Amino acid sequence: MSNSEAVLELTPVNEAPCCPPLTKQPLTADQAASMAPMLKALADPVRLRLLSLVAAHADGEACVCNLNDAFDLSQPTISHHLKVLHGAGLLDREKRGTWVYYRVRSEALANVATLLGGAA
Amino acid sequence: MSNSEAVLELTPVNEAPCCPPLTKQPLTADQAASMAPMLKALADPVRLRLLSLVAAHADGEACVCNLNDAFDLSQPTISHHLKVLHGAGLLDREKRGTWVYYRVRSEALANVATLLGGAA
DNA sequence: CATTTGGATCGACAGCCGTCAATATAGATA
DNA sequence: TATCTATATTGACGGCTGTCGATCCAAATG
Repeated sequence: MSNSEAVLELTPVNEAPCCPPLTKQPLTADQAASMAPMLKALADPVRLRLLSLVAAHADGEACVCNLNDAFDLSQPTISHHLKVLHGAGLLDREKRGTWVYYRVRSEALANVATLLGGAA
Repeated sequence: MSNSEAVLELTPVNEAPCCPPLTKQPLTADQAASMAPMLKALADPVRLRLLSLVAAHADGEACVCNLNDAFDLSQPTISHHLKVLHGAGLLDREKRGTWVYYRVRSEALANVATLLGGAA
């Protein structure tokens, strides 16, 4: 399994600007289907806090080691939630030396906000 | 922002403005717990479309009879999704005569957008 | 009253989700 | 090489969720 390389990242994930505010005109089934997974990733209190911790962290990035301590959850559980956020395109992941750093993909977040909020 | 839009409101329902943008400072566990249910309600393609259909409808309200036809789902399923949106505080429900009308609770939606988006 | 109609509720089922302990992997260090 | 440390993966478990058919309720109408 070890793909001796490249395990390091290049997250693709659909980055369509997608979707005007949902109050403007009815979403198509496709638009809804493309946005729901991102909202699903956000729809958990632990993941909301994780995202917030990363976003509000100095330099806009945070090491997993910093994140684990903020919760009363096991390390695998935090790792799982980070994977979900990463998979949804909301977090970027970078390994530097021993540690792994996450960073908020702010365009993705802004996309969701626009969908719900109207303005930006 | 302490002014209230009071004219429209009589409903209790904890409507805390809640939560500055999550990019500004780390959410507390309580803040995250209070926002997650709303995001959970939004995190489904059918519910996203339902909300959008209601919001984009003339007069800002829509009758269930209009909504059922937009989906290939059973009437109980649509009813269930509307209940979820209503329970999350995203839709208002009003029965007039034979029909039931739903209306978007735009402050609730704006709250979520602010949480994610930063600006308003 | 009985009938019809719009909508909600109930009960069941399959699939997904959050969590954990155990284990694996990759770097760094000795 | 062996070993420690930081994260990720695996496998399992209970609980939640989306969907349906069947049923119930309430309002309108005969």
